[in-house]
Amino acid sequence: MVAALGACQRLGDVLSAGGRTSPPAEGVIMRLSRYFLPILRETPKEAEIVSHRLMLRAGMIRQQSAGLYSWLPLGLRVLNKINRIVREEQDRSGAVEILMPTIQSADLWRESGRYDAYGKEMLRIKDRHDREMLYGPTNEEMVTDIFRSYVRSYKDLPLNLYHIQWKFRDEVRPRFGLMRGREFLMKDAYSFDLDQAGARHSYNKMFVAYLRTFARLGLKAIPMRADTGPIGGDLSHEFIILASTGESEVFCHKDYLDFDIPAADTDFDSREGLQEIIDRWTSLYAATSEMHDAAAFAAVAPEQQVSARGIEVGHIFYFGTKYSEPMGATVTGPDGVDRPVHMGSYGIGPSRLAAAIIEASHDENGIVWPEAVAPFDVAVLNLKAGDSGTDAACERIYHELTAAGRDVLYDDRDDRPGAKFATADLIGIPWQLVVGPKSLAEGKVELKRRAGGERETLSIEDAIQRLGS
RNA sequence: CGGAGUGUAGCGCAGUCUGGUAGCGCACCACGUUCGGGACGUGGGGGUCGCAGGUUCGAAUCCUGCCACUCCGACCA
Repeated sequence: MVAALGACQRLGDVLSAGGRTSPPAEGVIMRLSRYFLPILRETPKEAEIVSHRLMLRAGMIRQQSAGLYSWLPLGLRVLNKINRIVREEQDRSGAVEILMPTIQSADLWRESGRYDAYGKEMLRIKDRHDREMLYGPTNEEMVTDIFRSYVRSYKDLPLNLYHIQWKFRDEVRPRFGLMRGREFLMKDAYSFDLDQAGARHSYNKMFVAYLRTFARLGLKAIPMRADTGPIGGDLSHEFIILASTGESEVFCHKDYLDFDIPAADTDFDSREGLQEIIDRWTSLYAATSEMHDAAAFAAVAPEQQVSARGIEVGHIFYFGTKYSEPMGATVTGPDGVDRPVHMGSYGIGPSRLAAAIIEASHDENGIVWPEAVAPFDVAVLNLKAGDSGTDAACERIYHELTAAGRDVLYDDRDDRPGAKFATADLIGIPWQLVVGPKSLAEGKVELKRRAGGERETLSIEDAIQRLGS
């Protein structure tokens, strides 16, 4: 019984879509010669945009079918690092993680009326009993069902439940690799409040959490007013990052690029404090082409206008009682009256983010990962694998950096230096530590920063000191 | 879903028009020489030519149907 329970817990770890980001077990060395990194020298012809090309070339993903991808080790590490940051910021804002299934019952969606309203993008399937099921494109109905089953009192509000789960939308035309796949990973959060004022506060919490999340991912994401549909109001924003290969046109005020990101110790319970942040972040012009107001944009000083292409990486939305009312998700207020809760939903696409980060950060040699999401922090390149001197130096560096908490990939392959440099550049590891027999004879190694290409020759001790702190 | 393309070895491609023993580069395996920016030589392994019919003595090649994938558009996290 105890053994079985242990097995379940381990299984749970595996299924939780991305806990582990390292370090490897004690004593294990991440040797490239024993790793699974199927890099491609040539670009598969189907890949048009740069993130898709580089993810395929760097051995991060493999397309299995139109819009469906396997995540290979390098890609999975990046995805897990993104997820970890997303989680930390969700948790910080007070949201609580759950995990709902990918397959849902059609009955639930009939309650909200969306089973018929949702088009062919919903993948509809039947189980062996001929019951109608679907692969969830989103989870408003299901989370509302969970909420109504347990929550009765306003005293249990506010509540924000989120999960990170695979979604499926049967796009007519999947394209751009992970940017627009059919299956994609999404962090979706759902807030529950007694009234609209409470819902706005919940919305603001997510707004701040998103600002922090994208900043930590190394991105400049600008919140842009989005269409709220039939609900109306001003409580919907898309978070857009600027990238020349972006899918849509966006327009905004230049100052947004230098706005301060809310601090880690921001008080999420302070309604006034959060509202001030949101007011500031929504004070200037910012819109996607759908919401673009040419006249309003023209009022911005020409030198402060930014007209560019952008990628949507997050979307937050208040939708009132759209689901709580038809589905009977009510709580009793302080006045003893039952009323439907006000809800909002908040999405971030980690799988799309992995691609979006590459769109925003690459050069002609390959990916340039921001340090926070890089699959490894340091690549140790042994230029003469098999040489007792370089082998020993590399292993020492590996162990000391790992002990200092860094993720290290050790290129111990019996290959020529050029191939190692090219591989390290392609997969975008932020720091390359080059250990060759020549400089090692003087006790030196070479440190190269991927982003700027700067190189520096320094002693092993200094290199470890530099990277380990 | 409209329009346009492509399916030949793991990847990139030639061969198809004009039917006659399936090729090239990279990758892979062996040996040797190399070794600070994707080495070179010699030898070797690997392909139901997307699938199914048809025409023909003979089909990667011609005909018919289907499937998959990609690009442009419409649509979308």
